[in-house]
Amino acid sequence: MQKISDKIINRLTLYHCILIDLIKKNEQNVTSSLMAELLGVDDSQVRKDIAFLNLAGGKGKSRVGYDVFDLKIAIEKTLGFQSPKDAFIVGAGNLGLALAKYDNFSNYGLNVLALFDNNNKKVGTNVNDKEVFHISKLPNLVRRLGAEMVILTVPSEYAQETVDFLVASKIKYIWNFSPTVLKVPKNVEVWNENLMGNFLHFSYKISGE
Amino acid sequence: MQKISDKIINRLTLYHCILIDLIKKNEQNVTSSLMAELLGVDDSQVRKDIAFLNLAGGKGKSRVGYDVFDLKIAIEKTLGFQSPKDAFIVGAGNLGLALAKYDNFSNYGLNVLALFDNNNKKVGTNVNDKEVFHISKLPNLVRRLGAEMVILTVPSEYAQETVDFLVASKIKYIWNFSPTVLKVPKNVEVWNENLMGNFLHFSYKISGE
DNA sequence: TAGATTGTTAATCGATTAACAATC
DNA sequence: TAGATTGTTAATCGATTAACAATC
Repeated sequence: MQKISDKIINRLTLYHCILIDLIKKNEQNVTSSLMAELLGVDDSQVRKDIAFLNLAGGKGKSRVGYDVFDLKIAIEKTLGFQSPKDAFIVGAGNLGLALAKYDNFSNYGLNVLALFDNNNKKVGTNVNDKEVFHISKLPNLVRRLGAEMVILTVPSEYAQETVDFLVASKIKYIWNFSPTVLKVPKNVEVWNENLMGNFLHFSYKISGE
Repeated sequence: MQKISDKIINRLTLYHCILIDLIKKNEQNVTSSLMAELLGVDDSQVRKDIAFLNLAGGKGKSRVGYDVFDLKIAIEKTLGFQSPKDAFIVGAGNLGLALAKYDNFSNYGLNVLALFDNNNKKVGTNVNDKEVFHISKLPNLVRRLGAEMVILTVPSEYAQETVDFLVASKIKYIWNFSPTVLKVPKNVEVWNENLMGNFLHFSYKISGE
């Protein structure tokens, strides 16, 4: 299968948001130019992006556009269900809880199995049908459930020591929400959610106006 | 001043992270090839990006590289976090609270003044010295404090109606954390924090290995 | 039919990489 | 000096936009 670039993946997720919105409004179809206008891109680019997908209903219809359900499912298939991943959230603070409630994840093949925290008051509680376990239970559950990914939402001052523990527990992929540069062995992948970087990006964009 | 593209801005924020790390380790200098390797880009591209900056010390030195402090400050100046921005957080759920606690923001010129919610149980509480107000108080506080930016963390089903209210209240910049594409007038800027898009980049990266 | 919309090719634009003289 | 590194130009690559025949 042809490799889809980061830029296209990004736009596909945005089309998906638009489609969810249209479905809520009981719309049946959507045109490339409508989505193009909402995202500020060219309409032929939208059609080109859609050409990467496998539309169950065949093709878009002239004078009508695309079936919103068909398009939504095609995006989910292309992006999300190729290799679904199980993950644990480590850190049941506000950010961890917010992400645990973020139902959208499962549409894209990310299954949050459970949360972990070192605070005994949180252990045993449930968030969105996911249980909070004590962090000491993590190695055991990694073995039992075979999850390899962690969404890391602990305070930054504990991030590195937590990561060392995760690495020792055979976690391979870390989606890091702490504003910290983590040190990990070569066989472990870290993806930094650089919120400040994203803000500065916005900040620069609006200051130029 | 020449407009700097999104891609370059993005890399500049990443160089900035690397520099903070190097300064912590008491390094004096950094070469383009070191940063290039850390970010997986070409070293000539790093040098080209740096050419957009205004280095106080003039230029990089052959055989030595760039002064880390000089480079860090030049990036900060170019990205403009000299001119701090005031913002409100709208939505005092888990994500809003998490961001209110995110002290790092103020280091980068983002001052969160207060939070807003429509839940009366939350009104009057304090988070990190910031008060939670009822959403109906927002127009008044916008006028009094002159804030123009909102960090939007309401559930996606309420995002659009909240945005309509914010627009009517003269908010100009919206940093949107809901997985929704918002409709706004031309004079309002939205920056989507597309978490799913970010996750899918990670997902693609690791599934290609 | 007339007109709106798709799918796709060709043209354009911008970003990345290669190369290398200048520098210290 | 010899060698490492910068700054910058030219070449390459990829992404976006324009254009338009085909369709319903």
